[in-house]
Amino acid sequence: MRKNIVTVAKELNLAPSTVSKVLNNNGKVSQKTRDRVMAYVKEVGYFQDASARILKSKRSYTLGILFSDISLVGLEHPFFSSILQSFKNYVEKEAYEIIFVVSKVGEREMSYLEWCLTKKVDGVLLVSGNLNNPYIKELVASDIPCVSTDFIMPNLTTIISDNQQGIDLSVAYAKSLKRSKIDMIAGPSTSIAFQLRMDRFHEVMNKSKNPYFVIEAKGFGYQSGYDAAIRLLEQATRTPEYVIVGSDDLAFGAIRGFESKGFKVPDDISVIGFDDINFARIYSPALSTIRQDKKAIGEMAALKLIQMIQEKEPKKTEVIKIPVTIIERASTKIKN
Amino acid sequence: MRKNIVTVAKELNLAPSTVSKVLNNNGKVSQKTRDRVMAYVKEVGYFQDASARILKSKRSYTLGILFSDISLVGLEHPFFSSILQSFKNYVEKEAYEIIFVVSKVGEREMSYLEWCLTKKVDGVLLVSGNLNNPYIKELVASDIPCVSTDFIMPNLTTIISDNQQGIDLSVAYAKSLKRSKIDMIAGPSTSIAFQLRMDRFHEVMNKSKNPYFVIEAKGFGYQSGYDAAIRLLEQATRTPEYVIVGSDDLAFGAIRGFESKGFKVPDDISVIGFDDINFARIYSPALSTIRQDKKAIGEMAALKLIQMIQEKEPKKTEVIKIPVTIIERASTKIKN
DNA sequence: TTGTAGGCGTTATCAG
DNA sequence: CTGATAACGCCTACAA
Repeated sequence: MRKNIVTVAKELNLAPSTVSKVLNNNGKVSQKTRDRVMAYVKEVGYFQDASARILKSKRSYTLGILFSDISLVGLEHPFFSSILQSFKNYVEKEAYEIIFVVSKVGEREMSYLEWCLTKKVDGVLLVSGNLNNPYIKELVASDIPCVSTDFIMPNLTTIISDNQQGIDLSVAYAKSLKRSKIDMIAGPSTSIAFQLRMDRFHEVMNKSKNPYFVIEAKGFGYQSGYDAAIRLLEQATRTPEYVIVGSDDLAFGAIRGFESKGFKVPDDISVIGFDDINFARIYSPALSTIRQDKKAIGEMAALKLIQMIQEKEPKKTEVIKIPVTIIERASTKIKN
Repeated sequence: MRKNIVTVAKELNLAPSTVSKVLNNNGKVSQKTRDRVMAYVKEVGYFQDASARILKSKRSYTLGILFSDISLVGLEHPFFSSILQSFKNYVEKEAYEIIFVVSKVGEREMSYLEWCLTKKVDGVLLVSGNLNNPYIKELVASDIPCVSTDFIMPNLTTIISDNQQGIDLSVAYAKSLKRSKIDMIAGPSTSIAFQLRMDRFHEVMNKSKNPYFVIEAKGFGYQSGYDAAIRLLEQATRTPEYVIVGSDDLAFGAIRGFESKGFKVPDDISVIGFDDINFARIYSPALSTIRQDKKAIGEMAALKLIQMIQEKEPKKTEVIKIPVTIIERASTKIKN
């Protein structure tokens, strides 16, 4: 039979409350008693029961992770899994645990908010999702602290790469290479990050008089990039010299798409991606790209979320931009 | 103020226990009462408190996921994250949730077992880990149902690809290509899967009189594969025609290693990997490989674990092998 | 500084 | 089939 706090207290000739205070490091307890309790607890291997503590204290020290079902990417996407990994590392240092938020318990559907209340999660990280999902809106509107690494909404704190800076870097780099026929293959604008990148590209390009073209890929993967490259070649009234692609995944396909039409990358067309996933440096040609600092994003999200929980800060609309860096590899370099 | 079961019962002129029975679908309750309760609960938006339920019922309907810290790969490895994703999908259909097992709560270290008892997790999936970790041994030896997708231990149910079959397929394929100088670049034998693949290779190759060579890579990534390829060329007394590599990650590097010494893949040397991660088909040359059925592994692990929990089956040593398939791509094909 | 007592929301047992 | 009641293990006032 597992010992509980009452038994332990009895065996030490103390009151349960005293033991509780020692265990939770609050209230006034003499050092001597404290030591005695700690030693005994270790000796007999007593440990607290999480559910009883949660029930009584009304908080769980658990953070929910939410991947909304609608976007089909989840754990398997290296970008999100990296963010999650660094988030996890950070919060565990702060004695929080993480659990996945679900919207179905067996047969029974429930809203995200309902689930979070059921579990008393202290806060939620919205990793990826569809901002039109009413359950997400409801959750963000609730009292539960939320942080997102994917989308921007009123009353939500968002940690996101500085996408504008990324596009600026890409364009500036084109100029340094003396390539002025610059086009873009954008990712589907259902994702806010893709949208931001495309918007900035328009903004920057409109400042010069050069014509430019933008093609929106129809999906997220290799094939979508491949197809978009071919569409770009068809639609642009002159051959591009430098193509900015909304993500590395798309860029891999785009390169092959250009090649399939007889263009050499980078000799004829330089291609630069966005993300710097692991494979970018292994690809042939190695892919130049804008590196997102996934570790920083995950850590900042953790820090912010914990802060909101502990300081009981009211929710506010906030967008924290994490700087990106340009990584120059073979896919843009012009041989002299 | 949130409603609890007592309030709800009172408002319906029922006893809390009756409401509880309805909610949990057990015990005898008339259909009429059941309907009345369900309707009312939906109407007023009542939902259970998980912690109270766990406290009382002594189980949490939560499954722990354990990545042992020692192997540094975690969520970020596409192989493990795929397994986890399919495991998650499956268990959620069965109304289980998943949570990550940790060994540190803030400052306080605790054993995995202790943590699991604290949280009352119903079972644990050991995704990857070091089988020498004493905490893992302790957990596997405990009463908590465990399933692993990575290592084999006494009293543990393991779901793992049929690594032997994979090697057999690779070797047979070499023969069909009329390539008989077959070598292997094995992954570090700290991982059981790599060990199994290497052992089988020795076994198969020893049956023929042909000399063969095996090099063990020093790590898991591209660079380790690259280095191993070069070491292989140095140590083998004849140039290989067909090289089986322990993982796709290593194979990517190995191909470039061979190329760096002037060999063409596949014309001079065919290379075949193991895993079929997403990137394999995008690589140049597209990588032939042995596909592990990650979805099947995750689902089988889920099925087995839930079965052990629900049937209260005693633990036993069991290894369930999931068939693999060979995927032929450009890295092995010989032009005629 | 320590002890007492009540209650958190649920479920299980047993009686009606 | 339904109801009363006693736990589950812990925390938090407040009293001593």
